[in-house]
Amino acid sequence: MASLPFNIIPIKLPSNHHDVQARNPSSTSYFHRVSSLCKNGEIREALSLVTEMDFRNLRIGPEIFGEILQGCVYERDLCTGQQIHARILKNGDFYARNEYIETKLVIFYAKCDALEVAEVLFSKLRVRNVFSWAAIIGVKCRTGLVEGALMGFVEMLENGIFPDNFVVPNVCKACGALQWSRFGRGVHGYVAKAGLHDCVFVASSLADMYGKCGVLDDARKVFDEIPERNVVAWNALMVGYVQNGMNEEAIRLLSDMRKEGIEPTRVTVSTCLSASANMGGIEEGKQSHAISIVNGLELDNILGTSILNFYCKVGLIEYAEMIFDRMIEKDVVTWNLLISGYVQQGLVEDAIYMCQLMRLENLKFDCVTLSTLMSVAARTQNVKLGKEVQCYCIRHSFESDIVLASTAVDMYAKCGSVVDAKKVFDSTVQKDLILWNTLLAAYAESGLSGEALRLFYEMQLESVPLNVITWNLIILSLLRNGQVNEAKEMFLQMQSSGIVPNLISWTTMMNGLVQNGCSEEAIRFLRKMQESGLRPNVFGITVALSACSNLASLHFGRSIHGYIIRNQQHSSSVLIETSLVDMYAKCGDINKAERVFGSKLSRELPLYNAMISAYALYGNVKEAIALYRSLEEDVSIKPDNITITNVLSACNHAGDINQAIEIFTDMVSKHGMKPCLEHYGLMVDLLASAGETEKALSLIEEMPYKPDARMIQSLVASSKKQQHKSELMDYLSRQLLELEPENSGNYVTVSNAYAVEGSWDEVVKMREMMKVKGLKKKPGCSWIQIKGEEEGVHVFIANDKTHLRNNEIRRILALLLYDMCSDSK
DNA sequence: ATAGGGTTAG
Repeated sequence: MASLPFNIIPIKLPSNHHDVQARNPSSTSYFHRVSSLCKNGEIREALSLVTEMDFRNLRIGPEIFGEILQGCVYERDLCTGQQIHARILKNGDFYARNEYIETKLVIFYAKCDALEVAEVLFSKLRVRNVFSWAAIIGVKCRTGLVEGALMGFVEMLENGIFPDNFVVPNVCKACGALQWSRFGRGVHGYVAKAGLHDCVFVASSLADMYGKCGVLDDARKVFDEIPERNVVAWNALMVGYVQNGMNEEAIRLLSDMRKEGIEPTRVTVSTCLSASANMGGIEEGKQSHAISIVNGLELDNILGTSILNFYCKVGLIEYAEMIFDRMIEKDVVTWNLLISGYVQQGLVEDAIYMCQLMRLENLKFDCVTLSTLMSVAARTQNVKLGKEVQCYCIRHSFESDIVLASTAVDMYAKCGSVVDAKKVFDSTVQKDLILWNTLLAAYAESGLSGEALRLFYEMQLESVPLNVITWNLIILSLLRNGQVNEAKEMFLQMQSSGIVPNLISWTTMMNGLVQNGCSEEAIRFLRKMQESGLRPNVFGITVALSACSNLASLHFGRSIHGYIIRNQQHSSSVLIETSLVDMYAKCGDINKAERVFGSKLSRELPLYNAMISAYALYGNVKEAIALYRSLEEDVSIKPDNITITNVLSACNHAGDINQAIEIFTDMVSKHGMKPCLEHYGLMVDLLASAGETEKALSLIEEMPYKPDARMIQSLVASSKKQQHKSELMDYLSRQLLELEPENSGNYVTVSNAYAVEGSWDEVVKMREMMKVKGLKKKPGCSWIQIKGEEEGVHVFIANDKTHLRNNEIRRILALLLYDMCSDSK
């Protein structure tokens, strides 16, 4: 200690000297006390100290206000901060025009997300330093004005202020949000130049930015070069992987980081859970759940909902329920997740019950709850529920919610009320593309191509930008209405308007062509689609295979089978295996159908059904029944209506009445099934063709359905057996067409029957009659022209959805082709 | 006596 220029007589301090000091403290000690109170978040106490200073006439300098403002920043206490701001203004320019205080105020308002005030104060600053710039860029980022944040960054550089490692993370975040990878790359360049790349904050936000922009290679590169990676860096990369569908990589990252001894956080576990949910990885998700328990991570709302979301997505609804019950703070999100989990599992009743419970807990439905409920109404075709939801929306001012408007349009469309769908559409003031497309989808699904086209032109008049979905829907509407040429024209127009057809576009065209009897063209479209670099999905392949069946083209069928084998991703799909069995059978190669069926270890019902149907086609009743019996012995599979239809039609083709009766009675007694109209129809057919007209009649009387035209046709046929064939056909056709003169399907049936007879004049006559009557062929019911190998063999067949008569035609055709196949061997 | 930052669920 330096010696003093004079002597001080040491005085004895009183025992309560601390109190004395408290009663007579200096400005400095006040400053320290204010400072420490503020750091502990006790701002009101700090404020009362300032009042005390005022009483004592002590000088209250700007640094005191600075400290308290800093406390308000920590606490995000807007109200107290505003009071301080007022005092500063009252104290005059010495305080209010102090650079430190001015900057601090900008930071304070920015931190409290009061963007407008912060901007006004910022604009009045005489000196803008790196701190105020960082505050402004930060608040713009947080409030979603990301473009503004980037503008700020640029302006800051232009003004010669160099962004530091506190500014860059926000700039990266803005680039990521906008997916401006090129801007981001520029920032990366600045980081390298400014030597900020070693900062873990900067590096992990760069990795995050690249991840958000979908440039995962660069995200990885940045991540790998971080000298000391913390858990946030790992999390950022992991999130990037998950957001780009690279779920496996994300899971691998979890084990890598654990190997390096980095403890996962709630963010880590949450991210892994969504990766697991996305890839349907039950084990991975359960592991993540276990890690959260082992690491003692607090089951907060976010982690809880992640776990809940995972169990809902993978269909483990009981686990989801357990998590839900154990969560303490349940918010709307929690409830929404479980509710939509129920809906995904088809547990509609539970979903509705949960909604009621949610209301009892005094939680309000939000737009997610309401759109889930609306989709329940659509799925169950429950207009009453849909209307209730819509009323709730109106009462709670959700009318302007564009997402809900779209789900309401969809709901009415699915419930068959296009008019109400249009009403919702019209009443929505601000229409977006999704809303337009939803109404367009309603028209397209019902084949209302006229309405669809009108809407399509209206969209162009209102300059709504059309996307690929719009074009796909307009094409679908045309195809559903049988306007093949118009659809092809639209397909070309779409491309010339600069929209590249996607997988759905091609598949829609292919399916529509097949449905409208243009199978050859459908195959050509498949080829063109592959040339454009797209691979067909499971549905596309089944469509292509049904085209082969319609064309009876073993050649095309085999080449598609080859494609399936080469692209192994589809080879295990039951849908495709089923289509393959069906295709080989219909193309005349029952042996190959059997081989495809036999090569599968796990057999599922559709596959059995297809094989039984194939046997039926060939009249191989023994094999069909044997397969049916072996299915009955397998406890894991239960026959369905289609199985019974297929076995019965096998009996039908073989005229095996006893077997048919046995199966018919078994289905009720053994399996507790209820025969459908089609089953009765087959039985009537069998009885009638065996000359048992009386029995057939009594079966019709005892069945719980109205008889259809076909049953009458069978009965008529059985009683007119002796007549000349063509006379019979004339008779039948009159009967059939008189019974349901407006049913276009009947015309197809009759015309196909004539086709089998080879009476081409009659086929043409039928078509003309339809034209005169203004009847249109229904979707899914069509003539398909088959060109046989022999000259002059033209057979018209219709597809499965029309009448059973088609199977008979198919059978003849299949046998014909089978003979041809055997000949060529 | 003086300032601030990145990641997560529907």
